[in-house]
Amino acid sequence: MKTTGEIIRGKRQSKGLLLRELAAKLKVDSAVLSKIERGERKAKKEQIIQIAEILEMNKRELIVAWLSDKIIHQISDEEFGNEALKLTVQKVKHFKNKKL
Amino acid sequence: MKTTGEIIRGKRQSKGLLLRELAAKLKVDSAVLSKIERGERKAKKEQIIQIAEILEMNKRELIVAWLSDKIIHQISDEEFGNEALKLTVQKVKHFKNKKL
DNA sequence: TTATATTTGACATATAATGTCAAGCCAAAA
DNA sequence: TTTTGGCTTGACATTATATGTCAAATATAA
Repeated sequence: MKTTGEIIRGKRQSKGLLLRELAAKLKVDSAVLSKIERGERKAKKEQIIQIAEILEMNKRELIVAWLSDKIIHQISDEEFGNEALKLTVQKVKHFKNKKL
Repeated sequence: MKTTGEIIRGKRQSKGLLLRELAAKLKVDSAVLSKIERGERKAKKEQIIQIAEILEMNKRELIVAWLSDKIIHQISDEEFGNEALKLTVQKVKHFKNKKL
């Protein structure tokens, strides 16, 4: 089970792209992409979409991984993070059809 | 299944406290608390803890509800929010013992 | 050593969250 | 009907967090 950054780095390398080359396509400094790939920072959604396009990956999969990372980041240093996650799942089921 | 704001408002009223009285104890303007109770804004964690203490509620329960609201806010307007939530649950199970 | 790729940390800028204020709304008492 | 009390609303200010840039440090291979 890989982090979003690991997925990106793996795919970038398998495509033979340098970090700075991908960074240039995203119009950000290499430092930013370096940090994203190593999980030190989160990418913006637009960047995730661009990365998926550039690296020809499944867009949905990458977005899901990225969103999940964001959720984890939000609960990871919370004492009751697990409970909150469970409650959230229940709420989502309960309000399946309505907007939250 | 109530939102955090609804829980707070219900408890505050059952305690016979005015909105502005609770707001004063929290050291914020009534406008802020009004918005928190109606779900227009999120409270800060410290405020949630204070509210639980002032209203003599179960702290864990309120924090869990509040955290869950934050998660929902993060995924609610995301096309793949549900999938991300599911993936997150899996990840949490998988990395049960490690820090994320 | 030199060259190339990446990483690191300090700092700058942009975006989002939180707070304040004044005015408006509404229901009930006067 | 006017007034009062409690809450709400929206514009704006402040603060915190996220994102970006740069230059220097590191690492590795030629």
